Parts: sequence; structure tokens; C-alpha cells
Amino acid sequence: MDTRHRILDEALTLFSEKGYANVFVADIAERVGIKAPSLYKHFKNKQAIFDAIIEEMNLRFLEEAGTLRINGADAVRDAEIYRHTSEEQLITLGKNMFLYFLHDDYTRRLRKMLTIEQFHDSKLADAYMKQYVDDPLSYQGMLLGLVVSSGGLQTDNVDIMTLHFYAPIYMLITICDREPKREADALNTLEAHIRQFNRLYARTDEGKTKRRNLSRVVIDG
Amino acid sequence: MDTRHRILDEALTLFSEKGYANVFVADIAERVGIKAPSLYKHFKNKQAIFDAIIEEMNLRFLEEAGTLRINGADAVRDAEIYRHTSEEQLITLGKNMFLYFLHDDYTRRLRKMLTIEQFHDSKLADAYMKQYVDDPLSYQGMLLGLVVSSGGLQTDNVDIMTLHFYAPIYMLITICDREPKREADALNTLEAHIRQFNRLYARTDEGKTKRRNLSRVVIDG
DNA sequence: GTCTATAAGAAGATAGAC
DNA sequence: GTCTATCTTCTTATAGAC
Repeated sequence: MDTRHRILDEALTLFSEKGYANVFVADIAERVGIKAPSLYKHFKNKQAIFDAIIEEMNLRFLEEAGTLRINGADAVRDAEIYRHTSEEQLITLGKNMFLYFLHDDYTRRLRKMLTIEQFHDSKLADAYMKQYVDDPLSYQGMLLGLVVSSGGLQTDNVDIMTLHFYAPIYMLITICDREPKREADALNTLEAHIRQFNRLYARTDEGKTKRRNLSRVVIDG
Repeated sequence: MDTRHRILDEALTLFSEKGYANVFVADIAERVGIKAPSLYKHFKNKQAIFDAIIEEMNLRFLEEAGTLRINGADAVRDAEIYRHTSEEQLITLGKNMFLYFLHDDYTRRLRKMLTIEQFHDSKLADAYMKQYVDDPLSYQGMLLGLVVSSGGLQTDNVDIMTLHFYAPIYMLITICDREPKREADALNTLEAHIRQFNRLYARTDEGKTKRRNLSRVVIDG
């Protein structure tokens, strides 16, 4: 890795741990193994380092398009997996997806940095929302839509179904970002979540008409 | 409000918008309407201002105990509401809870500040987790447990049921914190979420034995 | 491209008058 | 308790040798 990329790499690490303002140019240089003034041969100033990280992020995000994919690859394969997979396999895939986003070095550091800096620059808030909320919901929603049309699961509202699938995963990731020691617990919860999600929405052998009784109340008051 | 409290108030506002490191003592002083040196008559230094905010937070959190309460008051009343409320009333209550936590000035600013500063100090990460994850899950779980034992809803796993209820609300709050203009959308989603949650778990009139068939698969592969 | 030396400026904090 | 003036320290960034 050349010096320029090592600077970006170490800067991202530090920014994700302390936030931009708490990282000094000398800190980055020290990690790279050079002195601070040498760093200015590679970047105009400190802000340019941050900007370069964001630029690379945008390039990567553009390539990946809909993130939080089940297999991290293409949508067609994901759709097939959803259509033809047993509950046990779906759980394994869900765990792999969860662990990838939690452990992948680049993804993890970037997510933390965006979390810290998001209120400082609305473009970063937008990037956070797109990457961790809107794109995953849209992508998972597309897949779950396929499952619903193939009869694997059943619902009147795919968007809410998708929210029910993804929101717990999102929450478990935010938990483990902050307290990594809870990861084992989170994995168990994730498994129980997917099992229960599957059970709640996969009632194809029960009466469909009763299911449409939308105005049910918890207990009639 | 005396000067000391006005300093804490303006400091919290600024910290929640820019983060501790990006707020200067002179900024806080200016908002209060004094000069920076005068501020040192009230606090030893900048860090002492932050610490005082955290101290007050801990006092308030201790008082409130389990947060994200449906009516913001006591558990007994909340439990009665859960037991005897129609779906429509539950939605109204859910929306009120959501809007309170989104709009309450103190709660909102503190949540944003903790979000920014959580990776800088593990004590802040703990406070965030307790306040926005563990306490709400534990409190809502207690209430939903009551509903389950009274027969209003049905499940084998109250913890996952609680996750299914709360995780979407948590996610909607994080969305609106970043993009307030999405609040109207979020409220509609919240309503649809509670309706669907209620429908999924309130199947008391359908076959209970079939419900226990836990090893169902999406499509047998 | 890397270094040492150093300039330039920002921000936290203090001194002492009122 | 508030002010003006000032000190101190820290951090970014530049100059110029190698």
C-alpha cells in the first residue's frame, strides 16, 4: 500500500475512534511512520484527507448500490436464496450478513465515523441514512416482495414486513458497535428474531380470510 | 433561570449540534450573553461544563428509571392501558410516546450529544445503551409480558416480541433525528407498524397447536 | 518525499480592575 | 460576577535543507 493510501487508512481508523476534531495531523503521521510535515506532500491539508475518505466511500457505495445484501453479491442470487432456502439456511445467511457488516474493517470504521460526524455535515447524515436505512430497506424489501409473490411468506404490507425484518438487525448492529462483548448474545437474538419473523409471516396453511380482519383489537374496551 | 443553568442549557444545545470539540467556550458564553472569562466564575473549565451536563442526566435518568414509557408516568397505569385499550388507542399512545421522545427539548438534545460523543468515552456509550436500548426493552417487555399473561397477545418469546415492537420505533427515532422532514412519513409508518404488530401477535381466535409448529420453513429446499 | 525548524493562529484559561 | 487584556498551550501549516 502506498503512503497516500496508508494515510487514508490510518486517518479513517482514528476518525472513527475519536472524531475528526480530536485527531491531530501528527497522530495520523505517527501511525503511518512519518512526520506531520511530510503528510502535506500527499494532501493539501487535514480537511482534504477527510474529503478523500468520503470520496472513496461514495465510489464504493455506488458500486455496492443496495447494501446489506444477504450474500454481498448480486440480487438475482439473493432472490433465489430467499425463494428456495429453509429457515435454518436463512438464519445462517442472516448471521453471515450481520457478521460481515459488523466485522468488515472498512464498513465498521466508516459506520462509526459517520455516526460521530453526521450532525456536523448534513451530507454525512444523508450518506448514513442512505447506507444503513434506506438502501437496506429498499433492497430487503425487493427480496421479501419476491418471496411474498412466490407464496413463501404472506402480508398485506411488504414495507412494514421489511421494517419488521430489518429494524431488529439494525438495532443489534448499533448495540454491538458500542458494546462488542454483547455480540454472542446478539447472534442468539438474531436467530430467535428470524425464526419468529418466519413463523409470524409464514402462515400459508391457515385461513386467509381471517388474516384480513384488520380492525382487530387487543382487548375490546 | 440563573446563569449557571443557562450555561448548561446553551452548552447542551451546542454540544448536541457540533460535538464537544467543535464548541468553543466563547460560543457558549456568547449565547448566554456574557464573555468567556466570566464563564470561569461558574465552572472550573470547559470539561466541568460537560461533566455537569452528564451528572444532571444521570440524576434525571435515575428518576425516570424505565424510559420510553407509554404515558411517561407510572408503570401501573401503563399496564392498565395495555390491558384495556383498543388498537386505535394503542396507536395514539404509541404516537404520543414517539413524539414526546422526538420533540422533548432536553431528551432530544441529550440523545444527539450522546450519539456524537459515545465512542469518545465508554461511560457515555453505556448511558446511551441503557437509556435507548436496554431500559426501553426491559420496560416494554414487562408491559407486553402482562398483556401476554392476560391473553391480549400471544407468543412463546416475549423478548423477541418486544424487540419486534420496539426496534422499528427506535429506528424511526434515529431517522427523524437526522432528517426531521421525514417525521410525517415516520408517523404513518409507526401506525402501520403497530397495526401489523397487533395483527401478527393477536391471533387468539386461531388454532394454537398449529402456531407451535416451530420448525416450519419458507419453502422446503 | 522526508526531515527539522518555525511561523501563524486558534482556543482555553488567568490576572486584575470595576 | 462581569469585563478587558493577556498568557499559554496546542495544532495546523509552511520554509527550506537533504
